[in-house]
Amino acid sequence: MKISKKSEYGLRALLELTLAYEASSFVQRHDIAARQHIPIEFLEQILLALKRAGLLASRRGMNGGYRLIKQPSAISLGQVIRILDGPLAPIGCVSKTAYQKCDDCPYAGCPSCPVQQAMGAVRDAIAGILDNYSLADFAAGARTP
Amino acid sequence: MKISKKSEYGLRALLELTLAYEASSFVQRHDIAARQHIPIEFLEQILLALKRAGLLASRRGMNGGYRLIKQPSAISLGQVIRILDGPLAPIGCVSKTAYQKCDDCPYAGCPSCPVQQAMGAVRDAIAGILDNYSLADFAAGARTP
DNA sequence: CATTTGTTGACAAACTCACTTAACTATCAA
DNA sequence: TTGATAGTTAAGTGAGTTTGTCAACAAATG
Repeated sequence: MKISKKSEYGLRALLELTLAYEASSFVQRHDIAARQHIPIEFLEQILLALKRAGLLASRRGMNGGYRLIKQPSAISLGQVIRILDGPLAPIGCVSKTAYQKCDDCPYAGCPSCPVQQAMGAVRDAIAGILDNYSLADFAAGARTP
Repeated sequence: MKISKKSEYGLRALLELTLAYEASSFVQRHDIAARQHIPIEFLEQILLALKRAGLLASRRGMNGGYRLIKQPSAISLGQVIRILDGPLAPIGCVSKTAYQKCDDCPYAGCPSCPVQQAMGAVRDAIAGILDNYSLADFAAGARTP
């Protein structure tokens, strides 16, 4: 049930960008990497994925960097983790954003599958939290590192 | 946030053993594998882990097999998944059964770490469901495959 | 004893994770 | 235009995990 380092780094990077959102200034990958202790080349891939997903804008050249292009209150942790790690559901057959039929389960497709009942509840709980937890909430707790 | 095939197979195997619990008869790995479409050698490893964890007993020779040694209502899905997949927490620093300090996070150890706040809530939600969901509940939904 | 079954341990292909390298392209300042 | 800065992209890599297989052995049953 773990999330990947990719998602963890992504959230920590977005934390930096959220804190800089008011000033609407660009933050360079270099600074993010230094403040959050993230390997810079790996961070690039992450920022790029978030950019392609429409959460960030970037600018090259001097004073370039990355910037949020949505309000922090309009981005949920659920969105971010889905972008970087894929679906939240513990198993494909209960995913709402990326459903996949089980192939080998004797209950396949049957709504009374016990695995689906249990894991469906877990999925709803996870999504219920992460989809209602915005970057603004996320950054709110975070003063004085 | 996925669970492994190992856990999924483990739960499906325990489903079979739960259904046979009333009769207190031994179920052979062969039958479990056939009914649940689980590779038999892989299933063995799983049953063995569950046996070492004290959930199952086994008997050799004719009419041998595996059997639950606790009431299905006394075994939670959370226990099973922890045995087969490790801690439920999405990240080590919020695990209650296997806490691990983050090494590279700038908030390491600080209770106001935003990652800990968010992921702690997720952990509690997952554990709240899986630790209160017994094998008896699990099997209850499951008739007529 | 013969048969059935469980136990152990080694092994391995396939895949994923967590990065790294290196060659690009775009922007800005001088 | 030139050079420095900074983001973009594709590809590769080493370590580790997942998902199994295989073979030999040990124990119980009839």
